[in-house]
Amino acid sequence: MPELPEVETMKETLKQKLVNHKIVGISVRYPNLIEYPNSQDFEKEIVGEIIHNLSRRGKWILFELDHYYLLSHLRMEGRYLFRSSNDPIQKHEHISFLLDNGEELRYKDTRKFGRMHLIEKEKLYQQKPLSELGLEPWDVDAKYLKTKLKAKSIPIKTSLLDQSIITGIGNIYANEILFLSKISPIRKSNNLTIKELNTIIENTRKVLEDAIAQGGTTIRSYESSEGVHGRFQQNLYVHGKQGEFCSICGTEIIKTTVGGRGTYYCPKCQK
DNA sequence: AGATCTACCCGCACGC
DNA sequence: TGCGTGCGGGTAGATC
Repeated sequence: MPELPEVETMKETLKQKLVNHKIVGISVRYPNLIEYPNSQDFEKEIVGEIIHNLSRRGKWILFELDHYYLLSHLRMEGRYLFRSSNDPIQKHEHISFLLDNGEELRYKDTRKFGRMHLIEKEKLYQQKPLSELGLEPWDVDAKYLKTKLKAKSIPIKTSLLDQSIITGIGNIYANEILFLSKISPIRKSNNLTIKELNTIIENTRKVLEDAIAQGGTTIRSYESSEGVHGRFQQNLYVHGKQGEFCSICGTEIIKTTVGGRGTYYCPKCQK
């Protein structure tokens, strides 16, 4: 389940192997993964493009090509693998990018939730999806958050997951950030003080930076593009721990639903 | 009109 | 063994 740290790790790994290589062929076996443009145009336009660089915005990986950016969102289970082009296509390998060195970059996604866009370079931030994104966690300050949240009566956890405010926080880390901040996930967004918002910002950076330093933390089947497994959920305090006891006060961790998402918290520590 | 909620896309894991 | 259900990021469309 890639969140920002896993995406960052994956991007860095891919960068080593892809920069300065040309895409000489492509096969899209599940067209619904291509969100924009239609998959025929996508295939036609991407062949012949050279990969100049890779970067990340929120949970999107950006492949900088000659005329376009290829944007890839892994959603729940997306990942990239390198195979020799004569290796048989295995289950859930939905897209193949044939490279000029004979290797094949394959996009694998068991649940087919991932999405790709091919965006003209000059329209990168004028067009969805990047036009909708808020700030990276490292660019956010309390004043910005206060402004964004002042008209929002929805739970703070829902706001943390809103990619148009801060981009890159997923459900696992939202639970962890609020635990470390000692703030209840169901507090109204517009009722938080500047001090509390600062605490949230600090903990957001801490949680994400720690996870990046570990090469990604995840619940299930993360592996980097070279097949290296991330360290598994070793630093989680509350996510997935209903029925276990708070490491600070010993109270039982509660699971509930907030904004349709599984939410875990300590009812005593988090006010 | 703007804020918020709901359904949808998917396949797997899990519990009965 | 089989069936039903929950999960979850982002967004389109419905509803408040």
